[in-house]
Amino acid sequence: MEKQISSLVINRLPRYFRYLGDLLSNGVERISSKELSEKMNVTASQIRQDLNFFGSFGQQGYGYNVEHLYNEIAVILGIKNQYKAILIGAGNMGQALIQNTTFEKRGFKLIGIFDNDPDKIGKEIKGMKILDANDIKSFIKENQPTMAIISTPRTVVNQVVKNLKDCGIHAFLNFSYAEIAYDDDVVVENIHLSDSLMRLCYKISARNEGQENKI
Amino acid sequence: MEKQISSLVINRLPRYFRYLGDLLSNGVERISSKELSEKMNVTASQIRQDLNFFGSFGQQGYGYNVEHLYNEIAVILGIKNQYKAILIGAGNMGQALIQNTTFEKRGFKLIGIFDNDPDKIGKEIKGMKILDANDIKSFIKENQPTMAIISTPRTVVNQVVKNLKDCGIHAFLNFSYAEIAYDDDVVVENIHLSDSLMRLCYKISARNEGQENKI
DNA sequence: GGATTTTTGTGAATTTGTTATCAATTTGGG
DNA sequence: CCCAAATTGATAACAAATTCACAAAAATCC
Repeated sequence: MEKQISSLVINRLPRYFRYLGDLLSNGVERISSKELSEKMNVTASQIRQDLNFFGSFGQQGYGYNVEHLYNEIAVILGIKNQYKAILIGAGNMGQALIQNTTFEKRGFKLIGIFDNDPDKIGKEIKGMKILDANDIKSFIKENQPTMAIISTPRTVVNQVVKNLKDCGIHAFLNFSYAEIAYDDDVVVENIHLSDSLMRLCYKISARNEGQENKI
Repeated sequence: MEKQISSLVINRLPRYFRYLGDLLSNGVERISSKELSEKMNVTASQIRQDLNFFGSFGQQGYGYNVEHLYNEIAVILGIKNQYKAILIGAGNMGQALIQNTTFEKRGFKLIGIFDNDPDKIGKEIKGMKILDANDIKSFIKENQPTMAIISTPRTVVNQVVKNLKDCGIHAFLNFSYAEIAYDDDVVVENIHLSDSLMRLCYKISARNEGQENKI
């Protein structure tokens, strides 16, 4: 049985990848785990450990070739894929995401946008017409998307997700306030703005207390 | 010296908090760590441990009073504060965030929006005029915001952040593609869409491999 | 081309985080 | 009002993640 890769490692890889991309654009050819670790605010050891889950990409005395490592991480993450995605709920957040230039470079291709607001249906975003949410089922049958971006009001999230699961979708990018109940058959990535705000709020508050103590 | 609280705990609290809020709206009065753990997909032990970092909020044989626990977590996270925030970069993403209804309920109050695009300056969002990015410095001096939401193009992030730091801002909600270099004096919370997409992509790819092996 | 420096990959040590256990306490039913 | 069931909080056991340490290999310098 294969060694299970920790999600903590998977969380860090995209950061490394982004930075390597920057280096690549700047024409940097090689980098050591030490240099990389300084930029990433982790230890050099950790970077080496993280990478060694997947293979040996460096060379003693030299470090890592930026382009090679960049490509290897791309393979690990699978972002050369173009998984078909649909957006459910064409509100501010959903629209902002799909306008984001990285969207199509990070493993996905948007093939449909759905909403149930008659004022929105028929309008165009990024050259794509917003479709009626009632037609999702037939659309999925015909176009076989892999992933759905959930960007609906919290009240309908669970019903929407249930319907999508029934249609065979098992990957979700959840932008909604609600938690998606998952079993092992489904993969979910959450972006909870609300949680991020609370965490930041905690950090500010904790920092302030620290400051007071320092006086 | 006080025991340092792990960031993993802080990451989980907002989830508990959101769910407790739902329970509260539904008139649920009490909940046990066991019930809560089933909804949150963690162990009951972990919930009790997480909470016991901060105090004893439950009662043997009874469980936790939903309203009490909700309020205690609100205090821990500090979201009763109304830290003043400014938005730098009024693009899709930044606008979507501040339109989000939870924004003003999670510890922050937006007091200014800045952009350097002449077409945007002067326009209104949420009853607030978009201001000229050149006036940030004097605005900060006058209004003393605590936090800045960074939603600018990646190319200018580091310069923008440096300037804001020089003006005394030490809390950032980073929506940009770039990494913000931080020292101990600054608190940062990142929302990297690009990373979330890559993580989801990995999970889908890993799941598919698992499926193949199962045949 | 040999000596010195750099740097990886790996196994072991350490630290951190999670889960299990259980005494103490409260609830709730008869 | 007593007994069984439920449930916390604390501590102990266990598991996972991170850091350390170093041999082996490559690069660089003179």
